[in-house]
Amino acid sequence: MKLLAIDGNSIMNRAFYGIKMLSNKKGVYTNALTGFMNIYLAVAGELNPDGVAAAFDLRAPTFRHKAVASYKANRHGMPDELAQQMPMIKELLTALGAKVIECEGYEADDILGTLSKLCDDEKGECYILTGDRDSLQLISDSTTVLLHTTKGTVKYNEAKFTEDYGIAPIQLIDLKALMGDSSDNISGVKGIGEKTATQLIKDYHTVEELYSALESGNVTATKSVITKLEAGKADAEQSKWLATIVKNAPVETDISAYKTGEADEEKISQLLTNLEMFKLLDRLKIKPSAVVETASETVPAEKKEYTISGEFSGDITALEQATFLIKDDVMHLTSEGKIYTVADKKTQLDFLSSPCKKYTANAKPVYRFCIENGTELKNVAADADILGYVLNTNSNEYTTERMCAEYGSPAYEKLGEFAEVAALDTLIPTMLAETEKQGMMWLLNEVEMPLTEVLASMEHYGVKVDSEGIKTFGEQLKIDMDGLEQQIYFMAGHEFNIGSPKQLGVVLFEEMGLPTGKKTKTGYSTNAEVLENLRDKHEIVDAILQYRQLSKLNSTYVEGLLKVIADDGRVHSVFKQTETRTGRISSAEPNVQNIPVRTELGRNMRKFFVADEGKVLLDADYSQIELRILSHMSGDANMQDGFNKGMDIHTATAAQVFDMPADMVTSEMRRAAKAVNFGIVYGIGAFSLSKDIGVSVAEADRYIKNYFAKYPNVQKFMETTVDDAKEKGYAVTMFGRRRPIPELKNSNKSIQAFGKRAAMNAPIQGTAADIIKIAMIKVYNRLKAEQLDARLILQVHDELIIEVSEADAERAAAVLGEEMRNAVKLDIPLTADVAKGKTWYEAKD
DNA sequence: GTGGTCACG
DNA sequence: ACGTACGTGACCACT
Repeated sequence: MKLLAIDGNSIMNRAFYGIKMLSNKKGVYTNALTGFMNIYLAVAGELNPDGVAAAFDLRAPTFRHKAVASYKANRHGMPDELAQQMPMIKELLTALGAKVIECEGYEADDILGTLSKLCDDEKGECYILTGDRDSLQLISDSTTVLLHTTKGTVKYNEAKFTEDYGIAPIQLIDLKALMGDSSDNISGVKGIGEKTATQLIKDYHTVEELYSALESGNVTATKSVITKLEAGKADAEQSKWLATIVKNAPVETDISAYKTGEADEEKISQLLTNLEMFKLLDRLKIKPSAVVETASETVPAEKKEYTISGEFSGDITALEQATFLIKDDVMHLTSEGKIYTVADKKTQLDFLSSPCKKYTANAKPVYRFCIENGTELKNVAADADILGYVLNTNSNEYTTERMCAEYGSPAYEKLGEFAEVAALDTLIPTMLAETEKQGMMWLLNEVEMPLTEVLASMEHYGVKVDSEGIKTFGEQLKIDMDGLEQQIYFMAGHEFNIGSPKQLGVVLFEEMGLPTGKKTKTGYSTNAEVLENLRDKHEIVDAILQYRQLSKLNSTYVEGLLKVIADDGRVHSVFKQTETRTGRISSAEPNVQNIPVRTELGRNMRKFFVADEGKVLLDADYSQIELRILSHMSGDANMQDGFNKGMDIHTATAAQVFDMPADMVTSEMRRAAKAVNFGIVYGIGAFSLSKDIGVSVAEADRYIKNYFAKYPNVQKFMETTVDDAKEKGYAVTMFGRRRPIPELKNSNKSIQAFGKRAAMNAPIQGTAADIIKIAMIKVYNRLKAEQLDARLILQVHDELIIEVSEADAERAAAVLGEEMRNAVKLDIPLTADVAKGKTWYEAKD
């Protein structure tokens, strides 16, 4: 019998603190569960035990059976987020066929000790999985400890223990009796530390032998040690008693009772589905459960029967409604309870361009497929990916399987390869109903759904880049980098990898002795902010900063961009519609939303984003859209007044905060006011503001107070926004988009503070995202309706870029400006200025 | 795979 | 006592 005995509390603790906070959309924490199962599955997989027993403390904080009142004083109660997960892990382990053991009055340790003894007596093998070194005293011929630490799991048998500690495992008790253990409130002998204690135990083996030697005057040690030992005899004895793990807990003594039982798959499936732990389900090879407990929150799907009907025959354009999916060039389609295969490309395209009302998942590639084949995807009424995103922007993946589990759609696995399209067909109406219930139909139908086509078109056309220009620019960067590199090596006195923060830290702070700034988890921080402060301390700092800038430009932009140029000489970025928490679009491969602009050197990159021959680029960006939104949503008359008068908002704010006429505002004051405006949008703190503008925290705090005094409705808005989000669990934009913020319910103060800032920011950033999306759709539709030779090609959050033939440039520019300004009607005007140029660089003014 | 750094709005 | 402004993506070094 090979028994795996787990210290449940210890492993849960390790898991909890080892993995960042994870919580599902109901705000239930699952990080310790995830971590525990990762550790457990790895160990059990390797060990392949016959039985598994998990021991838990019955209560936390624990009352020891041998407790004297003071011993539990130092034990912190565990945080709520962890405590919540304890019953769940027990339930899960039980369902997996493991034994969960708890004994009134005994700690998990003691249960493990008892199991270890049981294996000794009954000729079993015991493997103790724990994160706590205390248990090492249990090591014996038949007991091995698997010690889990941040570095991995280490297997401790007698040999390994003696190698590491130089004593026998059982002597660990004597060692602790002398040196104590603050985490367990074991005092030990006052004044005796690890070194002395280890030597004494090596020489005298046990506490008892040590003291009898002491009495007969046979101890060789310094006088002070002998005095301390004499004074601490009672402490040593009591400490030894406390350090000893007992082996007589009242647990089942028939070893065969611990054999692993049958796993209850249905129970596991139900549990993990509710916890939204789909990765784990997958690892256990168990299907998600169809029924979700929160049925009251979702509308139950109707049961549907599907029959597999082979290759589609007949007139596919005559279908009125259908759900389809394309995988590996094959389309599966279901309509009126029948599932068909459509292998022929022409038939697929006929269907896609027909007026049939369509449901699908991930329509964007299908739009692109149609464009590439000279047709148009028509009448997509719902897209499961988009629905999943609208219903929960916090999720990382919107697979059909996962959403079926989440929104309670039945009949997934029965139909083999046709399953997914059938699942989608029942899933989508459920998700639509939920969207309706949450008041997001307008957002879905008027914003997100039509946007997919716009993004597909932008991806399809892409933007032309001047690869020769980029290469030449890169050559120059490399020459400059080589020069800087030599200078840096010379000043440092040797070569090293400048790109390694670790090596750089050693050179700057240890070898050259420069004062250290902030620290990171792993060492010295060498970021730009720290280096900036060291600029006048040594010439090398400036060289490093310059080197960093060039290196970034070269690797990320020059080399990165060259890698992704397609055969048509253009880059086709992927615009992701279901990525961000706030509703923004993101861009990747390449990211066209972070092309340099703030420094002149970097800005040069934009000269290589060019219009095709005979065409020009039009660029328009919203001015201060987030602050305008804030003034609208908060209804703050004072702030709106500034916008209505067409004032520069930062100057207007400075005039308010510093209480003077606008024409008296200095550039320094405007700079400070600008920082405050930004800070407000991000959920301000005096500390960060002070750092940003270089004033004292008290001064920064005064600015903020003054700001809120002048814009009282802004303050009210922020407060009610946070309160609402706390109550409802999510923040909302003007157009009803929700962002769940489970952090607001966290008991950790800094996580909660983060939740508050996110709650203040999400409605503003999210509304801005909604508005530009609306503008994009309007611009796209008008360019099309007016048959202009113009294409929307890029979006950078508050900026749109069009490529247009020179002949149509004037009209397209008018369309772009008008549609952006009139995308929505607010209490204050939206402004957007259009500029024109052959390159992106020229088209920005 | 993670952390540090830095590019953008 | 602790951390310290919102949202992204790419690259490098290092484990």
